[in-house]
Amino acid sequence: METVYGQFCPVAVASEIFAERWTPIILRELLQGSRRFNEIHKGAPRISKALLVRRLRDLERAEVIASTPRADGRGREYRLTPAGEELGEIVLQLGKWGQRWTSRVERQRLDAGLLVWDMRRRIAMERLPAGRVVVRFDFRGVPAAQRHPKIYWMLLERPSVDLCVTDPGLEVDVYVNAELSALVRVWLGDQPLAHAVRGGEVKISGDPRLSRAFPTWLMLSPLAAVPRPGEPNQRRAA
Amino acid sequence: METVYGQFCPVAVASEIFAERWTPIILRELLQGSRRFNEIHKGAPRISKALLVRRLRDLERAEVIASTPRADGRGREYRLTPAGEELGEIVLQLGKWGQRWTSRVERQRLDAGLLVWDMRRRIAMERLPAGRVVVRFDFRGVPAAQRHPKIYWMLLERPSVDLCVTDPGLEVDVYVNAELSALVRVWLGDQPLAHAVRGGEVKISGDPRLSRAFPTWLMLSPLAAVPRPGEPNQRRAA
DNA sequence: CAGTATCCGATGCGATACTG
DNA sequence: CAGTATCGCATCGGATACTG
Repeated sequence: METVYGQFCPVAVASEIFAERWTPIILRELLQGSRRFNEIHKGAPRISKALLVRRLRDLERAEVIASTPRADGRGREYRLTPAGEELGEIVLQLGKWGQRWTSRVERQRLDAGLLVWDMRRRIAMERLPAGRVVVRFDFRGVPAAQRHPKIYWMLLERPSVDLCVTDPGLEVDVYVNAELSALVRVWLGDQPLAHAVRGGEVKISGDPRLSRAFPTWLMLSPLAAVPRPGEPNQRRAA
Repeated sequence: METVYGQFCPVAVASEIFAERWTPIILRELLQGSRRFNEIHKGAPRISKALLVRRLRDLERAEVIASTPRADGRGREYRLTPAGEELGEIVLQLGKWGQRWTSRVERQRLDAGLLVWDMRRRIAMERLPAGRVVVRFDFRGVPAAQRHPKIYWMLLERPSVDLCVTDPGLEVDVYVNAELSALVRVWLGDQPLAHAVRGGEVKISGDPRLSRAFPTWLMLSPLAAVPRPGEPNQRRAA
């Protein structure tokens, strides 16, 4: 390992591993349960594949992650080692810090694809009705610079959640029409969903029963409940 | 702020601030009480001044640190904001992680100058005798690549500790002759001082009474007491 | 002491294309 | 799907010199 800082201080040695470009993001993905290369890549789409490979190898040499070839022979499976799990706590703390002390909804950060990719992991399965529910998201206010899709289909069917960016040809049960920035604020706990609905920034329509139930399935970001600096008490967990 | 990751996720936003080259090291220095430009620089001698200035400005824009012009008109005084203090906890955690999961005494990391600069902050003032005590450090095993001095004088005189790299011309009370790697291991809690002395890696001589007392003045690194992975219980704080 | 200013070279990294 | 391989450039940052 090429030493960047030339210091024996444990902070310096740890920083050489952790404080590299994209590394905290990659760890975040692993922490949230991603195991496969392209799964990790979907959570960090702006990293080039070559660089992602390199970071994964670096983390493996540092014994923060370990990988094994998959049974089906297609690629490897990545997971955190015990050391990596402990680094994960730091990732979490960093997230809490970001939640408390930074603003996060500048236009350049808004990304509908990442939002639905995140939401997919935060569906309260046990509250879903039996059978399949199809939710279609239409985003307004997506930064023009982005070539990303503005429409996403989320297929909820216990015990899995699938995402599509092309029409799967299924009947849609719930339509969510949302100003992207508003739904991100809701997601991060900066604004109650009901508030955004009242203001017209988010509209939920379709099957009446399922539409009413939808907000109860969608848990918010795990960081939504982090108390902000001014707040005397913490909020209820989402 | 140019967004690197293009993500609204608080981990990403925080990483753009924290996970930059040298930034954790700079925060560590501020956390340990450095307030002035050159003081910070001494704790991170391999950073160029231009880059240090830039990082300090970046951190100030992120409201992690704040600076005010000094009363004497010479430069500014830097300190952590409340947000910065909370980031400091993450720096500490990162140090604990490094202490637990990394090895730190490869030759390229060994730096006598940084060691004495660190030790200076960890002298138990209240245990010092009245009057001035002069300790001279002679290091063996300093990596040849380094042009750094191998001899340091530490002037202990309540309530301050001064360092010299040139002979201050004072009578020396305590001589410490040490293999650099061994003293670093002692400093980081990897080896008891008594052990290194018995092994001949560290020799303490000079005034008998003061030499015997010296190890009781020198506290170890704040991270020395961090329990290692295998250990069932934590050690006593140093 | 605490910075600016300028230069210039390495390398980090994205873009793109290719592969078993 | 999970990578390799190659190219090319931008930017990061080190070195050096200068300043109030």
